[in-house]
Amino acid sequence: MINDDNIDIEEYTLIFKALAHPTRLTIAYNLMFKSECNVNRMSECLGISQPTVSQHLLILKNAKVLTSHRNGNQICYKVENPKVIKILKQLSE
Amino acid sequence: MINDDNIDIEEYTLIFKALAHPTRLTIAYNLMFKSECNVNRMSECLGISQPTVSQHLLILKNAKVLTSHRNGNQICYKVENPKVIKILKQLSE
DNA sequence: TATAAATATTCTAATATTCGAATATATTAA
DNA sequence: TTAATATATTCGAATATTAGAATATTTATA
Repeated sequence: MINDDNIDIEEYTLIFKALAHPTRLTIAYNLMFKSECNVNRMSECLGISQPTVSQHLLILKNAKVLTSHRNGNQICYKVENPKVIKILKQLSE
Repeated sequence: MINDDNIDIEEYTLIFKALAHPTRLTIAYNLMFKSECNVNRMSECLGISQPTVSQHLLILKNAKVLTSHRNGNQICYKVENPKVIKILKQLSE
């Protein structure tokens, strides 16, 4: 087996690591199909504390799975990375 | 955000967890495009001890990322899971 | 059967991840 | 400016992951 790096293993490892948790995969998957951005609502719907959700969101941001921007009082999280979008799309096809 | 489980979060979490390691992602990705099945060669090429490679292969098998069958003296590992194939294909497209 | 080759398992120390409690920061509105 | 709301950060205990050394198992062949 030859490890010819025609893909960026480290980059995808980071992405998969970010998606490799039920809470984070749920967040990312749902953000793909709904334009939801309220951290507190995520916290309520997932039944997980707000600080914990924020930590998961940070991991997703660091892996470039999510982007964020402030919208008034709230932070809006989105899936914009085309590599991530391609992966997440496969899950329901 | 509503968590309408139209995908199996646990199943994909397991898959992503398996792929979320540089060694395992390299193995899975390469097995997609080459029909390589020799554990010792993987060990040599990756520069990782054979027991460690075997442990990674077990994780990949448990996540149903890889299948295996004996071929004489050796064990042949393959990517056959269509869900995994769809995901891995996206990485180089 | 005995030996070699290929692969798997067990064990353990080092490191990483996970969660929520407590707290901090940032923004909006009174 | 103050209070309320939304989000982020820090910390520590519990748990999980990682790697390789040592060993075991399985198969092929002499």
